[in-house]
Amino acid sequence: MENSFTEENYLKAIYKLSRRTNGGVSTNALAERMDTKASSVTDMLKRLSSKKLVDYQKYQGVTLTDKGLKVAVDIIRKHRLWEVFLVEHLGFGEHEVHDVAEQMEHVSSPLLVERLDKFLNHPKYDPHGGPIPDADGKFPAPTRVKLDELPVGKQSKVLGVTEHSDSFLAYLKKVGLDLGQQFTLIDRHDFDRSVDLLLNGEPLHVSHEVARHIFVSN
Amino acid sequence: MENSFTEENYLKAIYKLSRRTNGGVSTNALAERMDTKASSVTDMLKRLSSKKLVDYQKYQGVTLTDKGLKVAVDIIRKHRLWEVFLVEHLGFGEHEVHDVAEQMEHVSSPLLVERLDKFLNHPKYDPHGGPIPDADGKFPAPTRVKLDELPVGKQSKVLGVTEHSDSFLAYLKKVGLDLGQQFTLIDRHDFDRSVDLLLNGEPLHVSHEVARHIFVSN
DNA sequence: TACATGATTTAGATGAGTCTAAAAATAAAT
DNA sequence: ATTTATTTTTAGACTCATCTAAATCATGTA
Repeated sequence: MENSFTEENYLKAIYKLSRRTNGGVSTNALAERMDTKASSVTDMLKRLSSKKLVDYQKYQGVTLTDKGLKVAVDIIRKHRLWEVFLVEHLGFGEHEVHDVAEQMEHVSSPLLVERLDKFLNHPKYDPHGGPIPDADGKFPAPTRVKLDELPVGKQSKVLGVTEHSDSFLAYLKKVGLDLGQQFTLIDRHDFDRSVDLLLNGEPLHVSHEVARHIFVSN
Repeated sequence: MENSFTEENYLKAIYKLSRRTNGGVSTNALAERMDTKASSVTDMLKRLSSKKLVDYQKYQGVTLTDKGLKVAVDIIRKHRLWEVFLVEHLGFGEHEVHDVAEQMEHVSSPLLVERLDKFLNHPKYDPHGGPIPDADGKFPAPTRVKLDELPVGKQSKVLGVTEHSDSFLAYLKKVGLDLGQQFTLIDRHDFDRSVDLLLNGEPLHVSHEVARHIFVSN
């Protein structure tokens, strides 16, 4: 009945990759994400499949079952709640928390999670802006999202940033990505995850490095 | 360089058993404590020995090396700090925290531990009265200890209890173990860990179940 | 001192998670 | 529609942590 840390990490990775892919996740994509070999992934997918956590047909990629989705979302909930705790109560910097939360997310105690959530005042977003699902696995109404996660074709507007260096802000100003600026996401290039926007009728190319630091509406 | 959870738990168990034994820990004692088989213990001791975490000669029991001691004490530090957090900030009851802390103690991040310690105001005792070692592995000056952990021969006095039921307090009153009462620990019986005290010149036999709920000076 | 008893260790297996190397299936290109 | 390239899976092996069963050591007692 228990899932190992490794299994949980695979489920989380499948969840995150399928967000973007919108469909099945390939063995190779998973291998890269998990920093392991494709053959190891195949082995694990068989195991997860036998535990009914994923739907897996060989050569056809993998998707989460309802059961697997529940586990993945719960891990994400725990990860993000711990990040809030680390930043708001222990004085960690935004960028120091990920690795620690990566460990804490596997602590298994429903009571702990609910009490932590209450202690933190039921936060809706983590320090990076990631939405925190509630105890039932429901995400907050998707009002904001990172530009690098916005679906292609969406019309949207700039809500904020997660990088506050002068050079970054100056760059945004220069290309016209000011707060409140409306735009449409025309295309995303898989090889470097850069995006093409249409902004005041003008095309604009934005690198992934920039896109991932911009919150936009959804 | 990394120790698995299992290795950490063995080190902790060796540490705790050697507190009482005052010397080497036997394979069987360890097997019982770890709820596993003696053969598994032997395997693990070989591994820990090859990592220089324990001194182990076959058939001769095991002791921690300085390196192993450091690891064990650090685990205990983390365990107890998390217990303080759970009780004082998340509203856990004294008796609900152990299993959760058992998991949290393995989260590995020196920065986290130091910030947690600071957040909690450098507590010296956990909710059960267990002393919390500092970052250098030093325990607070041993002013209090559970009666079941007091060395044989010690003169001491009652400082408090961790069990507050009426029946327990009534029992203490009846046998004369009031707050501040002085006594000497005459003997400890290994088979049931009960102890014999000398109190106002009168002998008193106290069961382990009672002794483990009484704080005494040291 | 030799024997019986209990504690401990070895030998051999198993399951989880991983790897490399090789085979098989799919997708792309001519 | 073949061939080529890419992706994915199998086969076999390794480590960690565990087990059972059998062998070995240590010790107390006769």
